[in-house]
Amino acid sequence: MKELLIRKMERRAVLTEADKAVLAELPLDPGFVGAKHDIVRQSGRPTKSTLLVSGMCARYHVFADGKRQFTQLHVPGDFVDLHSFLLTAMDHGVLALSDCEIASVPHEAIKRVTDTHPRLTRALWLDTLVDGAIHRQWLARMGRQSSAANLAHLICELCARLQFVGLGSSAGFDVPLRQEDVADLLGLSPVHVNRVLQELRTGGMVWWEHQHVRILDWDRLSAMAEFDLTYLQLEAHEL
Amino acid sequence: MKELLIRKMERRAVLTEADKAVLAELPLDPGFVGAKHDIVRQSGRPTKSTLLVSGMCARYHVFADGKRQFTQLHVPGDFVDLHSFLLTAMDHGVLALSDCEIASVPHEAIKRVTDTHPRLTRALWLDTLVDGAIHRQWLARMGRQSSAANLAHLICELCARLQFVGLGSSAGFDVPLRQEDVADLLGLSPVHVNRVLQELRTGGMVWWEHQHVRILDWDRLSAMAEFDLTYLQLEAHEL
DNA sequence: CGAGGTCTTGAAGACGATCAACAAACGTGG
DNA sequence: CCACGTTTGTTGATCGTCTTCAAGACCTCG
Repeated sequence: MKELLIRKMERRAVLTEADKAVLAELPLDPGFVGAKHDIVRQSGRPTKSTLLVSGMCARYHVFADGKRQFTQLHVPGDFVDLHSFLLTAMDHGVLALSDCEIASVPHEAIKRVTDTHPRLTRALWLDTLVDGAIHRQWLARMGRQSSAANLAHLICELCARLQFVGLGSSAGFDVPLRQEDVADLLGLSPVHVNRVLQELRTGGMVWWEHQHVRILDWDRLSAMAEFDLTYLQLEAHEL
Repeated sequence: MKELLIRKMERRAVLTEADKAVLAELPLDPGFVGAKHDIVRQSGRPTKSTLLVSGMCARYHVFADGKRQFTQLHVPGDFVDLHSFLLTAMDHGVLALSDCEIASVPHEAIKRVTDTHPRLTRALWLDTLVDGAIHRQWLARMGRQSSAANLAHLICELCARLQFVGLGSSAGFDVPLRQEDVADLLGLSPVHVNRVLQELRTGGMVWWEHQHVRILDWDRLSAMAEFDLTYLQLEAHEL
């Protein structure tokens, strides 16, 4: 669990041994949330932030008419609500898409780190900035790209992010998403997701079945998605 | 210019006199960018961040087929690319929508602040987190709400954010956006924006003409937008 | 006065939503 | 081990929203 956190932070930021020691001493309170249960309630005021250890979860908004939209998908190693450390009012919920192991870190502990370790602070900050970059990518796409291109892009992004944390390979990956969940991610209807998925299948690009995605033709898939992974910031930088 | 920065930061975070003194000593290199020119080039690697002093600008993505989508709108007082301080590769450009006065802050200066002033660091971090919250709001809306509701929401958000920095009132505000720009903000065609705007007009909610938005019925407008301004984080917090 | 930019209007068509029915997969308890 | 209900995926038909294309009105500025 501690190793997961350190490994994840280290992949984006160059850390000293001292930094890593501080991370290792962060109080991590382990927990478990069953599939389809809330990890964070919409409109709560959390006093701790949550690290996703295993499983997958998503941030969501619900509107007055009951419509739901996911605004972000989280894979193991992600700090799913690090922003609640400074953004005191939660403006969205976080839902466990599969059974999830989590680890909670009290906000005071994070505050203590930020008071004393500037480089680590920047590394944590960077983590939330990458979230923002992903948001922008999705915003641009939802506004201007076809549903097929967006579905292809979702698959490419998931593939890249899962590989980044050592899950799955370029040949494929496991993912606990139903077509209805994909619909809420892309802002489509479940029926339409089903049809677009068939397009990608018959096009020989992707085979998504049961909870597994098999990538048949990465080149054509990433081309139709206009996928460019710089926005994911997958290299370690000197902060 | 310095006052603008301090006033802006202070409205979200409780700062000490020492903090404010540090802000006042930040090197601000003044500049000017004419309407329709880039403030930041897509895919550059900036070594400084830009504070918008007057005017309005927008972050944008351009796709291979030439389609453009704005992912964020900036009003005076906003740090338009503070994230470039840690996110070394720019994944989008920033376009001046009107003539803009700006002030550049070298990344080294920001780094020095983050090395020595934890509270200020958190205040800056918070600023980028609010950007993220706005992104999520838009993402959710673009996925699940009607174009009319989204246009209404854009107007509500602009009204709130402009008032926050002392521009405009609840009766209306000035804004240098053509209908084509609104289209790129909402992911619609200019023609459709025109028609939805007429709906809001004939519905007696908003009168948007030339570069001025007159709000005729805030209650109905914000109701149809489901506008809830908590995500804008307009109160000062102890960080 | 003419030219370019912006707004407005109409008509046709594409994309995706909705509704409804059915099929397949899964887990549970009898 | 089968019967059953529930959940998820699949298909077809219809409908609405928004896009595209094209033309014309209006405005501002040289």
